[in-house]
Amino acid sequence: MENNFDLSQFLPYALNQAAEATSVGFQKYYREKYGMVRTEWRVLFHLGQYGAMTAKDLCARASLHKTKVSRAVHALEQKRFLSRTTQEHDRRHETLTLTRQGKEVYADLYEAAKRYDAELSSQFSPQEREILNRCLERIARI
Amino acid sequence: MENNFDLSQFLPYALNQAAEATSVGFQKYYREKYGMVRTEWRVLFHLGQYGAMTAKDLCARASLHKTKVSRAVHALEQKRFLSRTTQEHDRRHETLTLTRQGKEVYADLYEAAKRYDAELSSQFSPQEREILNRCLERIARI
DNA sequence: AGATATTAGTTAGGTTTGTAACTAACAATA
DNA sequence: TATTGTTAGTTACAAACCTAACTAATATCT
Repeated sequence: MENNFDLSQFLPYALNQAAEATSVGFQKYYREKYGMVRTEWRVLFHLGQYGAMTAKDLCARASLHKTKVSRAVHALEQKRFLSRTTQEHDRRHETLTLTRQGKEVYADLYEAAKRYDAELSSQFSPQEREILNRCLERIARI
Repeated sequence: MENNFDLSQFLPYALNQAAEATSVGFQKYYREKYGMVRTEWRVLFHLGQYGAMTAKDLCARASLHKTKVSRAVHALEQKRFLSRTTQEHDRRHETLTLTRQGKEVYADLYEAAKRYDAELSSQFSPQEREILNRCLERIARI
C-alpha cells in the first residue's frame, strides 16, 4: 500500500474541515445578533436573493430536506422575518415572503457576508479564488 | 446595493454545499458496511494514518470536541476496532490503538477513500486539483 | 503534608437533526 | 362520485449534538 494518499487531501475531509472553519466565524454573527441557526440563515438568504417562493422550491434550490425547511420557516415566522400565504389555485402550496423586517435582516446579513467573504478572499490570488469557486460549484452539482 | 455578490459564491456556503455533496457518497460506504458515523470514521482514519495516540491528541489533530471523540472512541471500542490502555506514568491519559480488526477496517476504508477521491478528482485538471487542495488547506488553518 | 488548581476524559440535560409516519389538498381512474 | 394515488408540508420519536457540569488523576503552592 503506497503512502501517496493523505487524509488531509481526501476531498470530503478537506472540504468539511474548510467548511467548518469558515462557518464558525459567520455563524457567530447571525447567531448572536438574530438568534438564528444555519438553516434559518440559509432560508432567509435564499428568499432574499431569489425572492418569494414555496418551501418545495426552497428545498430544491438549497438542497435542504423538507423537515429542516419546515422548522426553519416556522422559526423565521415566529421572529416575524417572513410570512406565508396559501396559494388560491392550490391550497397545498404556500408562498414564503420576507417581511419588511426580514428584508432588513437580510440586507444586514448580506453586507456582513460580503465583508466576511472579502476577508476570506484576501488570502487568495484572483486566479486561486476563481478556480476555487469553479471547483466548488462543480462539486456541488455532483 | 450592487448585485455583484451571489449566494452560491459565498465561500462558507459553497464549501458547505460541496462538503455535503461529497460526503454523502462516501458516508454510505462506511455506514452500511460497518455501521459507523462520521466522527467514528474520522477517529479511525486518524489512528490509521498517524498511529496510536491519546484522545486529547486526536481532538487537536482532527479539530473535534472531546465529547465527540469520547463517544466515537466508546463506539469503536464496542465494535472492537480499537482498544485503550492507560498510561503508567500518568493514569489520566489513555493510548488509543487500533486492533487487528480495526486495522483491517482502516485498510478497507483507506482503499475505498482512495478510489472515491480518484473518482472525484477526475473532474479536475491537475492544476485545478492542486490549487483546490492548497486553498482548502489554507482555509482550514484559519 | 494539606489545600487549591489543572488536566484527561465522561456524563447529563436541553436542542437539533434525520427518518418515517402522518394530515390535508388535489389528481386520476373507475 | 367513490377509490386510489400523489403532493406540500407537519409531527413524532429516536439518534446525534452542544454546553456545561462532573470525576479522577496529577501538579502546584503554602
